[in-house]
Amino acid sequence: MNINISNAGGEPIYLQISEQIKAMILDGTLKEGDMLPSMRNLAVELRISFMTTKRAYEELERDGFIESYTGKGSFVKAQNMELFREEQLRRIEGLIDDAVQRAKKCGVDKKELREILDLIYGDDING
Amino acid sequence: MNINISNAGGEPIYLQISEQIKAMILDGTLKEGDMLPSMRNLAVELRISFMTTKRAYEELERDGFIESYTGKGSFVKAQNMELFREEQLRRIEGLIDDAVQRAKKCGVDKKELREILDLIYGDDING
DNA sequence: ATAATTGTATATATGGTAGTTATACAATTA
DNA sequence: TAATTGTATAACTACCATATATACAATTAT
Repeated sequence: MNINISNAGGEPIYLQISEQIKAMILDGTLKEGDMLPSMRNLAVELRISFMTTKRAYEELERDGFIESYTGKGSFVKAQNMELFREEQLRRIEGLIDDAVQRAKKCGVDKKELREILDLIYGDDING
Repeated sequence: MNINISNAGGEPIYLQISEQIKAMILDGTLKEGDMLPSMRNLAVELRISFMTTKRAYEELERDGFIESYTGKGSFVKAQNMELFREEQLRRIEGLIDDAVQRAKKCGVDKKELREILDLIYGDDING
């Protein structure tokens, strides 16, 4: 499995792993039902503790990308793109909510927030 | 000086202090030129280290609400409401920028972001 | 059956960061 | 010149995230 981990940048190893696997799933390199390397094998390959690979797989499982079964292994789930998009939307909504609460506190109205949004998003076909 | 600090909730003491003083400045309880209690006196009153009151005052100074002078004391600055608003706007822009970057990554277009914004902001005279 | 392989669960360092504090220093005022 | 004010440096503590070791449970292969 082609995974590169780097100690520079301070990004946790388990996140580097889960993000790279997530990318492979999203771009089709890994497909539904594919078996992932076992936590222990991947750990040996990457020369890290297998508890760290487990942590990475837990992230992927939490986000609905894979499923793991004791004694069998870990497998790519059917990718529910709708679900994925919904999750992303929820995170975006959280950020916007923060911004809106802060805006309301200091009297920034909806119109102004819209202008900020348009400005930051930039030109867009759907603009 | 009427300041209440609570150990519940985990909010740092220095933030509880700076936020309460900030509120007093913004609602007019404290006016331009008013002298704040000395860091040491406030610390005794609140039964905390005066380094913590200093930390609180540093927050206020960093945000442009007060000024401190060695040997003299700390004083409320002329409140530049424009400046305050600008600073709040900058933080809001930061949050919206995060949301927009994430949105672009997963194909959420500007129109959809606008809808989210409108929904979260809710009904508004300027809507 | 039984050994090998796979994932799970609990406990334990380890490192960094945030909050708070103590203590020594500098400037102003009484 | 003593008292009061803010400043600067360092250290202590608590907490959290990361990574690890080790024992356990389920499945598969022999």
